[in-house]
Amino acid sequence: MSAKETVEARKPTRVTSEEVAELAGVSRSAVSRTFTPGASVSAKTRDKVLSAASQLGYRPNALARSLIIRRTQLVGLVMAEWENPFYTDILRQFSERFQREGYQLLLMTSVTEADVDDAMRRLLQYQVDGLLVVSARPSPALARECAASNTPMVLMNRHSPDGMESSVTCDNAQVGRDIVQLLLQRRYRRLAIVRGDARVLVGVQRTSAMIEEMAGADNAKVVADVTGCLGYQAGRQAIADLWRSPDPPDAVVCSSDPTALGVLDGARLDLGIRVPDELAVIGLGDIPEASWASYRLSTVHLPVDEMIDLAANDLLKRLADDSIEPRHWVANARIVTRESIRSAPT
Amino acid sequence: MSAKETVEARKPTRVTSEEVAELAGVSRSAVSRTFTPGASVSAKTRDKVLSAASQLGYRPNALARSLIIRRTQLVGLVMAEWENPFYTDILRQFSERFQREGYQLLLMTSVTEADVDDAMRRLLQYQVDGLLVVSARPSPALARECAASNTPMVLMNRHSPDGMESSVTCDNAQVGRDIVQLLLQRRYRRLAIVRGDARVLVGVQRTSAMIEEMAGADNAKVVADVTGCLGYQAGRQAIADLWRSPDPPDAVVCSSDPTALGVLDGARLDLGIRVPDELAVIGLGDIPEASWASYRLSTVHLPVDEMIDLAANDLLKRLADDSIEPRHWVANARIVTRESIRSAPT
DNA sequence: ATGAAAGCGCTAACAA
DNA sequence: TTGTTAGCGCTTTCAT
Repeated sequence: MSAKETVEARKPTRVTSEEVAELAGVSRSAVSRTFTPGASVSAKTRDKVLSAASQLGYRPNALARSLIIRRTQLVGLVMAEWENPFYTDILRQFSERFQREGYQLLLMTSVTEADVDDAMRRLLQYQVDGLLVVSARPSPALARECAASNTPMVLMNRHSPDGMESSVTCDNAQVGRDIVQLLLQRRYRRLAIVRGDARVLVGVQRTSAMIEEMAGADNAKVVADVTGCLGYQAGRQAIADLWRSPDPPDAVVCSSDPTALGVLDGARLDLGIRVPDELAVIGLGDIPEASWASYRLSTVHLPVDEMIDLAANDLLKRLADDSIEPRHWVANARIVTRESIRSAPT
Repeated sequence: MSAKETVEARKPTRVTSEEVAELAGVSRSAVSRTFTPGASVSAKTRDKVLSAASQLGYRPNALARSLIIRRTQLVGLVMAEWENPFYTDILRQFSERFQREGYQLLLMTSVTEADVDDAMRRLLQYQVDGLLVVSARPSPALARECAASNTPMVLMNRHSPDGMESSVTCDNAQVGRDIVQLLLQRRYRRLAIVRGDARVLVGVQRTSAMIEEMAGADNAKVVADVTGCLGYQAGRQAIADLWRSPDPPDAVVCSSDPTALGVLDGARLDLGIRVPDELAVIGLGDIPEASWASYRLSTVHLPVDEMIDLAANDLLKRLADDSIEPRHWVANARIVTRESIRSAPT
């Protein structure tokens, strides 16, 4: 009898309903029933089971349970764009909401949009009841598989053309048109657009809308459409380049607030440009910093909370009733005007 | 034969290994083996299985598998303090790292430290292989249960006195002492401490260390220890109050960068205080904004990346080998001096 | 290398 | 209300 023998015992098998049943002097079904809300058990049996359970430290195995009832109470969340300043809210709010409704979030990161499919496949192996995909879209083939296996899915920040998934976006084109109208009204005429990855759909939509809207105005033009420019440092550099160009802008519209704040600091502190007299700056997102005393940035307030609500509600509904069809939701953004643009002419 | 009958079919049962086996003309064991890395299958069988599988769109059920092999490849992450500006990095980096190592993160939010136990219990029902707890600590009873069931756990930002869990913290007291020495050397003498919740351990440690260190200096004193003050707006208000007080500070040390930036804006823009001549401001965190041209804030750079690495490595090691004992890790923070304090006297 | 059989921990008919 | 029985989809001895 050497001490070695005990080393064998690695993962001590957690306590099962069998053991609880035995200690309580009842059947496994009785144990199962006491832990199933709304099942019929007599108060006496329930008490016996409960005391035996707490005595042994019993905790029902959710995996075994899910195998039977064919529901995991698991929702997969694929996060593609961690640069998005809102992923943080998105994550927190989804987490709190679904938790409150009795679901757990299974989190997957996908660095590029390409490995979204991989991430989703991994989630599907864990039999998630539903899927939340932020700033990305699965391949049509995978989307079809999900639809076929009746796994509801909602896309955030992406539209689903085939309508097999629900999706939540905001009205980017309208925002683009509104910004242009605002700038024209405030007597700005030479617009520079500064955005990140040229392929990001929301950027494309907003940009086209702005270009189109400018085309309809007199003496006004888009002097630059800079892509690949995202974040504070990039913005600060971008305004330096733009200001030196043959056709400098009198208004810069950025695809993110940090970029816009960089433009603002670059303009005022590095180049001595007077904002908003010589230059207007507009951001996107309305992050807290935008309203700080040093900046007072005009920007687009995205309806993040509303989008999250729309997405969560849609998924929860379809989780509860799979006869509900997926649909497309659009939330409304709104422009917040602060001191980085001139006030309205009287 | 009414159309009604088909409505019955709700969750279409996903394809099982049984069906794959049948189509491939082999046994279920063969299917299982082709999907188990390192199992012995002939190339011929493997091919038959693989083609049948892709034909049917077969995906092994991770739940059923976990039930047998007693490993889920699931790691539970409990996030208690979403105010922490780093939870964002923490989440992303943990997610990427564990994903790379073949684990999935099961995310749980706990609003208060009180429901950490609830969150953990829910995670345990899903048979997570390990636990990551950020800015919170489970009750001793629950910690004991985890230890007993051999579920490794690591605490971030909290120390585990009983040593049943691993923990990762940074040397808060040392940072406090360093800050005081720096301020004294730069000829500041009247220190105000501004922090959030008075009960947060790291704040307590740093504050005591600062008070103690100040006590050992001549003509120097702590003029205020403001608690319940967190974030930009709170900071901006706090400096207004402090400046009006009978004993105004010449240096303010904040428990977060946003707070410090609020103090900075309040001091310079609202009150016309000259920084750093009349007032020094020091933050905590070294968020990107701290280095922006409008602020140039001196702050404490927390070793977030290092802490994340320490935590992830510890957990992964203990996941792979449960004979490894939990331990306590300490990472080193460092002060970043920018223009919000005077330069060193010559 | 392969298949048959046993079972992981649980729930859901079905009888009693 | 209760226990008995039959699986959920998978892996794993154990023979062959």
